[in-house]
Amino acid sequence: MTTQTSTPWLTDTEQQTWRRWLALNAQLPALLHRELQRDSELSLPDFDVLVQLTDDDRGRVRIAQLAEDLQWERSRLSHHVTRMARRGLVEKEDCLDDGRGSFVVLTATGRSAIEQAAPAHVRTVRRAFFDALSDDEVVLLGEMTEKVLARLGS
Amino acid sequence: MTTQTSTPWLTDTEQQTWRRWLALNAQLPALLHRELQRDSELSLPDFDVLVQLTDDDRGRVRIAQLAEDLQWERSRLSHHVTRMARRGLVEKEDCLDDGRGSFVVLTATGRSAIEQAAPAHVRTVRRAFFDALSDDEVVLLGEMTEKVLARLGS
DNA sequence: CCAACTTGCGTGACATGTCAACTATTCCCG
DNA sequence: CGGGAATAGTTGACATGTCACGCAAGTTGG
Repeated sequence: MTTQTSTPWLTDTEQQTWRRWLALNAQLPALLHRELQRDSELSLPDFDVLVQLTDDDRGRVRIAQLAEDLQWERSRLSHHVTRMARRGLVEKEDCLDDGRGSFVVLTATGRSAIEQAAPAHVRTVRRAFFDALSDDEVVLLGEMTEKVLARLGS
Repeated sequence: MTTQTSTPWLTDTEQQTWRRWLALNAQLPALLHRELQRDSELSLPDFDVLVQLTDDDRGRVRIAQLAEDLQWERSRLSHHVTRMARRGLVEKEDCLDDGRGSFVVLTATGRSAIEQAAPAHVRTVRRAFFDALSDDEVVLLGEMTEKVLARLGS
């Protein structure tokens, strides 16, 4: 445990950055979730699903594609879509090209729900996150996250 | 939806940074969790609890304090500690000063588990995160996260 | 063709997290 | 003191996420 070669521990600076990163990663989503729930019937995962659906012109995305976009496990998405369908936010629709496949489709209710919720949500993101950073910092942060993400891909 | 005043949407740069931030926040913990599980019997939450306990000299922390440190809900911690106790990683101990309170105490098994798991975990953090960033960037990132965290506090 | 394999998705059992209510102490203040 | 409010922690019902498996439809090589 005392050999440095076998356990390359973090420097003080790294440790501090790492702890803050973790803290932020816990607190920021928690805040977004609370505020969403407070003024809409949506959870943060609900919101994420709906965002992906509204990204498509017809509000209609294949399950596998959606899972890929969200980086969710298939079964998680399957369960979640089932629950959202029960609440009328989305519907499932068979895929004609591929008998196995199916689409998740945004309903009018779902579209209305996200259109109602989005403005306040964006305001929260701005207030809690971007307002704390300068324009330069936002750019830098974008570059850093990109580099780390690229590394994760391999 | 077309009025800019009512919905202050994000700029392209902000949106890109935000999406990457979200992606990273999903993928990085997922990776850490997978690798932890692969070569230790610990989950990421288990690990986080054990880290807090090893931070204390006697490996002995009050439940409320632990919840505060981890930024967890009390009941979550209570459930989790119960499960960890069942696996022999920790024990509960009554607090003499305050009849209501109790301590979570690290067992020999728990200490051994985290000592075994930590080196590989740190290596993963370094490889996946810090190796992608320069020293300057690490410092900058620390400053940014600090500013955002400070904002969340209010 | 057709048997083996792959792919897209669902399901059920279980692990984990949340919320509201509860018990048992301790605190505070008349 | 004594009684109400606050605090520490637990509990149970429920929501959510994971894992292993199943099944049906598609694909591929002989």
